[in-house]
Order: sequence, then structure tokens, then C-alpha cells
Amino acid sequence: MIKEERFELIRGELAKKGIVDGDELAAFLAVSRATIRRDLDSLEEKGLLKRTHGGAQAVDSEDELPFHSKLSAYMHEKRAIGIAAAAMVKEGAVIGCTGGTTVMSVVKALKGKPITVVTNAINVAMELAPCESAQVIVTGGALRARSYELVGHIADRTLGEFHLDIALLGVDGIDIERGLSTYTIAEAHAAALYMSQAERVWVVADHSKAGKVAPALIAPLSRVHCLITDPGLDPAIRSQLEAAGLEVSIAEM
Amino acid sequence: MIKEERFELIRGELAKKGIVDGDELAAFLAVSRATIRRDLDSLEEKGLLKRTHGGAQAVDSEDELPFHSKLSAYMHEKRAIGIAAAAMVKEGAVIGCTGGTTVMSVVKALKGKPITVVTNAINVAMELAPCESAQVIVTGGALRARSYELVGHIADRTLGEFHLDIALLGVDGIDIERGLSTYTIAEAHAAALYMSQAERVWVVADHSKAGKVAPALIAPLSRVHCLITDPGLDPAIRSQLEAAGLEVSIAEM
DNA sequence: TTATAAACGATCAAATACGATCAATAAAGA
DNA sequence: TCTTTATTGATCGTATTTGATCGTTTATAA
Repeated sequence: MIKEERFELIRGELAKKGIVDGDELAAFLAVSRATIRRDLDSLEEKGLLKRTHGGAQAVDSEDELPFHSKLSAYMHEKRAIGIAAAAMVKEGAVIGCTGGTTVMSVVKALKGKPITVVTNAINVAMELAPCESAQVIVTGGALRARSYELVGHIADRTLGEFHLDIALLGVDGIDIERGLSTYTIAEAHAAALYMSQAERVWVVADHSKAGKVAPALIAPLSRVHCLITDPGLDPAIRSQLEAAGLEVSIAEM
Repeated sequence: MIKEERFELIRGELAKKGIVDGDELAAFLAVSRATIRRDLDSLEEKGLLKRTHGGAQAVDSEDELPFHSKLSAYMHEKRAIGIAAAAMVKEGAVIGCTGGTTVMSVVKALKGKPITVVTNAINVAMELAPCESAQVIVTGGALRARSYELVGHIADRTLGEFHLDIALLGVDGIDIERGLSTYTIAEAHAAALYMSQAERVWVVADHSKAGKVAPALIAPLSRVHCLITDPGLDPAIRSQLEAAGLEVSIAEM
């Protein structure tokens, strides 16, 4: 095992867990703690992580994309949601992923897990491309301008060929009355299709989406099994959602 | 086993794993470590990998970061080829694109043109995603680890639904006798499929690919209409290719 | 606040890989 | 065939990396 190999594995663990422990890394990579410290120093110098006492933590992805950072709202919340949702995924699961920034957070946290991902979002696929542990299926279809989602009959047909354990949906609105919604018809159609193919439906969204209704309706809340969101969720809305039968999971931050 | 054969195998391992270990390579290729070191030195000089202590790692073909640019193999040539090939594309054309760094250069140069692109490479799709002028169709399929290409029956079926004006192929070998070749069977299969759907077949490759034969054969040269390469092409090989009926286009640099 | 345990940085010895050199072998040409 | 050239494997001293051991600093809890 050469140094660069360790670097890659450390980065993988970091992307998966967000924070890593020096002792765990030393055991995992079968090297001494001194070496781990040196490795973490090197990686920090490259700006790929931030040292902490006892280990290291991932740099916020906003640092990775300096010019996009301000555009992305609730960055910190989405990151926490991603880690929480990823922790709920069992090994070997088949997961269908829509596009959207919150889903991307989950996918980043899923790196390194042995799972199968079916997606119509090419940015999701790009994220998992370097990862050998996950099998990735892309639906194909026409690429929506200025988005990263594939739509049309090719996407629909491919999606129909898979059975999913989990449909992982990012939405723009969650409302007691109107259910799930998003901004475009094409995305709503794709989301509905994921739902119909899946055993369980998970929705990931930061708390700002709760109580909102976007133009394109996807499905009522009765079709959703689990919502993973951040601690900012209004307790009143949470009660309503849970009364409607939703399992609400709050990510730790 | 001759030197070039080892080079190909090393590149194959590198493409597969991203990082290779000197000892493993020595055992795998049944040569001494001294030879491996010399091989890695040669390959680094060509910009095909980056030496490290104990082995080597793949150059990051994705990152166009300035300080990585020098490491990318024949980067200057590929840019010139991309511009030249893009200039030959008429508005409204339907182009099928394989993966590979040279094809990516062409795609970058095609930005802004009103065309339709059909591709099984998600990095090609990502490149064109922000672009509103081009219509992009992604074939779908299983994502190959450490590559960005989609393969399998889904990709094949989708490709079969399109008629292409131009098949734009990036290859790893162009040989008078053996024709076009690449490193993996899956890529070769995809390339052959593009050819069968296309009116005209263009091959883009830097001059180092001329005279080379990679493990997986795609098709004989008689099926190719045009080769776009850089001025480094050996005149003798150029004559042979032209004698074989190929239109050889040399990019200005 | 103080005590304790853990992690840190600095340093050194051992292991490993490196580059340079040379002899042996294989391939190409006179 | 003999010579020339290129390539390989082995050897040497050097440089890098690693693991262990110090004393010191930092986090946690009593």
C-alpha cells in the first residue's frame, strides 16, 4: 500500500462519514498513528480536509466550489441531512435517486457503501463514478437544459425495468394538503415514477420546504414513508406530518 | 513481452485502479522493479501518469486545474484537435460521442453550436448541460467504474433508436492492419455501435495513437471516413492511412 | 480549578524505494 | 558471423518513508 492509496481511502472515508478518527484510520489502513497524522497533515495542506484533535473533518463542499457557494442555500443543513440519510441505508440496497442538491448531499455521504444506485441525474452519476463500491445505473434520456436530469420516454422505460428498495426524492415543497411538489412537470413525473417502482419512499429536504407548495404536484403524503430533514423543522408541522403517518427523521447537526 | 506491451498493461491497471504499486506491477508483469521504474519514468514523460514513491497514480483527466494541466497527456494537441474537429461540424448535425479525453476536447469546442449530441459518456453530457443551444441525449446504462461511460443493453438499445450524421470516436490505437482499438471490450462495443448508426465516422486521436494496437479491436479502417489528429503524426503513417482511403485532417497548433 | 487521559509535535532508527552504474542478454545491422 | 545497439536485472550509496519514543499540549470530567 503506497501513500497515495491511503490518501484516496482517507478521502473516501471522509466523504462517507464527514469526520474521521485517527485510531480508526490507523486500524483500517493498518499503519501507525504517526503515519496517519502525517497523512492528515499532507491532505490538510492540500486543502482536502481540516485537522481536528483526534482526527479530521471534511471541508465544506462550499469550499470546493467557491463560486457556487453563495447560491446554495442551507448548505450546512443539507450536509447533515445527507449524512443522516446515508446512515439509514443498508448495504446492498437498491436506491433510486432524483436530482437536486439535497439528494446530492446524500449521494456524497453514500460514497464507499456497497449499494446499487439508479438515477436520472447525471451529476449524481458523476459523483459516484470514481467509486468502485457502488453499482450505478443511469436511465438515459434527454438532458434538460441547465439542469442535470434526464427525462422522456427513454428515462421512463429504463426506470420501469428496475425494482427499487428505496426511492430517494428531493422535492421543493412538502405540504399536508397538497403532498409533495416540485417546480417542473418533468421532475414531478420522474419522482412519481421512482415512487411507483420503490418498496419505500424517502424524502430528503431542508426545513424550508415544509409547508411549501411548488407548481408541479408529485403525490400525496400517504405515499411517503420517511422524511429526513434538519432540526429547523417547525414542531407544529412535524406533529402534523407525523399525525399523517410520516416517519420524520431529524438529522443531528 | 516487449516494452510497449508492458506500457499498455500498466495503463490498463492504472485506468482500472487509479493507483498502482511498483511491487505489484513487477509481480504482475514478471519483470524487475528496476524495469518497472524505468517504464513508469517513460510513461510519466509522456504525461500518461504521475510517479509517486512506490508506484504511480493516474493523471486527473477531469480537472482542468492550471497546475495539473502540464500532467495531462498531449493536452495541447488535444485542444487543437478539438477545435479543428468542432469547426468541421455543421449546424444542426446529430453527433454520437464516445468517452475519452480527446472527444471531450471536441465537445468543449462544440459548446454554443446548435447541434444534437447522443452520448454514452456522462462527462460529455455534464460538459454540455449548461449549454442551451445543444440538445443532449444520454443513452443510459451501467456506469463503468473509474470511467464515465455507460454500457450494457440499455445503452445499446437507446443508441439503436438514433440515426447519427457523425460518429465521433476517441480510440487508443489506430493501426493499418488492425484498425481501431481501445483498452476495454465495453468501449470497443460502444464504438462499433456508434459506427453502425452513423452516416460518417470521424476518429479523433493525438498522434501517439497512430501505429498502436490496444487490446480490444473496434473495426477496420475501411469503416472510418476521417481522422483528425495533430501535426506530430509520422508522415509515413499518414501516407499509409491516406492510401487506405482515410481522409486525414491535421489540426493547426 | 485541577487531574487524567488522549493526542500532538519533534526526533531517531529501521525499512523501503530511489537514481546511477555496470554486466549480461537479446535484437538489429554490416 | 561479428559488431553494434538496446534492454534488462543486479548492485551500490542516497533519499524518503515509516514506526517508536520522547516531552508537551489539549480536551474532558471530577
